[in-house]
Amino acid sequence: MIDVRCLCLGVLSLGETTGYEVRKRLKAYFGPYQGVSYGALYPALAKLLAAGEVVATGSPDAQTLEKRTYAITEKGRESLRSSLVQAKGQEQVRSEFMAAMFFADQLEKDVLDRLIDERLAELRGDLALFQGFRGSPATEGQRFVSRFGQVLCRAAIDFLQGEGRAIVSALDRDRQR
Amino acid sequence: MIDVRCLCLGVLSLGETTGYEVRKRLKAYFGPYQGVSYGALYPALAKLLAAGEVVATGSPDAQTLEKRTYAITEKGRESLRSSLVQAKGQEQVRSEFMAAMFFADQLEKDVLDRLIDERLAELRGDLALFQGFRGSPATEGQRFVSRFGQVLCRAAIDFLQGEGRAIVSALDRDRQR
DNA sequence: GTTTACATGTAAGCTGTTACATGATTAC
DNA sequence: GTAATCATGTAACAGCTTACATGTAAAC
Repeated sequence: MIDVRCLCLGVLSLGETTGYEVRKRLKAYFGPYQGVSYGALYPALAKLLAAGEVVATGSPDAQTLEKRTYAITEKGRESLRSSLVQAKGQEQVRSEFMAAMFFADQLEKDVLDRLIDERLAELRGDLALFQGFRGSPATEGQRFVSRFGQVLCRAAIDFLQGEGRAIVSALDRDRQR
Repeated sequence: MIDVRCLCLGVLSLGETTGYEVRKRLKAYFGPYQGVSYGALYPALAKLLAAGEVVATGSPDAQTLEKRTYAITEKGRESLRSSLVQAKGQEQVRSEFMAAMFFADQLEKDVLDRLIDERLAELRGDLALFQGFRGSPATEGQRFVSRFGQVLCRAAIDFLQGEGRAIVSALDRDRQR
């Protein structure tokens, strides 16, 4: 399974950095496809540290909140590899948007338009993000995710601007009668 | 927020049925975009029952595991509407596939091919599911989700079969040298 | 007759989010 | 000097999954 620990190892496999940066890079790399909160991140890093899969600068037992740099170890690389090999081609999606739109008939047109606008705004943000590291894809894997992300964002944007909006308008026209 | 409770109300707003059926319909309606386990479903229905948002056949306090039919109440419809209106156009995705592919450079070609094959199999299943209720879209909302789902599945399948596979092949060729 | 699908529910536990507490450094 | 961003971490809690326990009805 790909969990927070594994994602941290993945980011650190591309270079050592701070916990704060790990989260930022995760966002930059995967956009909407993976996200972590600090409440998940730091405990995960602590476990990795205890397991010897990463090492960190700074005193290991200090409570001083000093800045620490984490680096992956050989053991961590092995652990990452074994997680990646076991990964399944699965995806878990939880879409508020799809759920709400499914019940479109129970909602007013302005609510539906707002939902589509919000979704479009998110998608445009994601698209920009994926285009962002198009110029500097350090690895082929990064290029793959960047390209795939762009393709999916564009398909979604096109649908919502065209057919999606049209379905909503048609629904509203029907209701006027 | 669209949670399990809200999804149950949504399904029941289209007709009364059993808990078991609610889960099946959820899968049929949303495919990969929403999913619930029984461990989440039945407690949610129990809460809805306690809140008077649904009513059920069968004795309310029986431990006999008898078959029960749930139906939404007027209060439930109001609750559903207010949840839907508050919904945001957001999506939470957790993609094992994207995460693993991002680190493609650390994986062998056969692992990458297997990942793509698995993803394609899932996508084809999802596509069939969305096409499935194309013939009988009871509401415009259902049609919207069905059409959007088809568009996104097709875009993903096309990418993986073409450019996606090509990136992996190119990566492998580079490694041979 | 026996397997498969239908059907309801509980309990333990994992994972992650939200909110909080704290402080350093940089930019304006 | 002060606002924003960088930076680390904890604690309470929510939510869901997995596994379990139990039984019926239909199909073959």
